[in-house]
Amino acid sequence: MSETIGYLLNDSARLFRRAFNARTRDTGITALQWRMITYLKRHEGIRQGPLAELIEVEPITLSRMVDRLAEAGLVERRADPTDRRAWRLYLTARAGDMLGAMRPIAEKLTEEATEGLSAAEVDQLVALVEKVRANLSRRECLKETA
Amino acid sequence: MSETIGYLLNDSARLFRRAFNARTRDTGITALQWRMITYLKRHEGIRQGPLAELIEVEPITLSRMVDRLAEAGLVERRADPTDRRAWRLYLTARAGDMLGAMRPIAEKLTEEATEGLSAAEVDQLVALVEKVRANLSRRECLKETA
DNA sequence: CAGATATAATAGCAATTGCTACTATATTCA
DNA sequence: TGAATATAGTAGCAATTGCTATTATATCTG
Repeated sequence: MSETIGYLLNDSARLFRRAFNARTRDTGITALQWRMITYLKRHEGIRQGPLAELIEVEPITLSRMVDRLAEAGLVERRADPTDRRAWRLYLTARAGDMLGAMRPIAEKLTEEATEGLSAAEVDQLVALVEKVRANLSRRECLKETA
Repeated sequence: MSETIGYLLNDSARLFRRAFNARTRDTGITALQWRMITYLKRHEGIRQGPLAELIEVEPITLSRMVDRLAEAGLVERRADPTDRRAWRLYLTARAGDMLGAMRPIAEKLTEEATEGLSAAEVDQLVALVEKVRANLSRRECLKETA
């Protein structure tokens, strides 16, 4: 968050989001909703609490986001078979279609972002960022489901 | 925003923010305010519009954030000498003190995040992320002031 | 098992955010 | 120059967010 890596990572991630949002603005989905959907894609069956943690909003906020996205037919709440207090979240087929349509956009953006880097450099970048991520998430004892 | 770099960068940046926020929660400053202050530190004299762009909020939202932070004595609006419609933003001495106090926290966090990486790897990581950032910001023709 | 405590999610209300319209100033160009 | 257009920032109102308390269920302890 000072000079250094933290700042750099945040800044690059922001530019990524910005470029991505610019290309998906006409979907009627907000940036935060996209964020939620992409995380949900990677963690299908996750509960609301952990997903709220992932996208950095309060549980009650996520609860309402799910209300709206469920109403829009993109997300589905299913009862947790092992805990009757909890919901498990799933993307609908419609959300899958949307994500599919986004795929080429994401791929093109990735290409642009890594322009001028060799394949080896890209691999190295991924490996290094993954290490950083592992370092940070280890200490945080963040429990993700599924 | 799909598999790949974009997702990884966002995810790591999020963990960074999370860890940082956990350590600064008692300052009474929100995460978004921190974000604004750290960007402002790097762009002193910036106008409201471009800063809003940087922290990804609408201009009116930034306007109100500045209202509150100015009232809290952390940020100062000075008239732009060349454009009477615009304000230029500066951090106060008090904000400088706060940032100073955060420095060790940020440094320690950076160390933890790069644990297990050699100095050379850290350099390489920085260099590669900087390239990505340059790629992304070039295309976006983002004009920053000062 | 029963009571105490913890956890997942949600409701009410106050604060924050953003869409739209608006004011003030700057720039463009006929 | 001066009218037309663009830009920096702000106000009103509707929507979103989050703090605090609450309900329902789970887990822990004796």
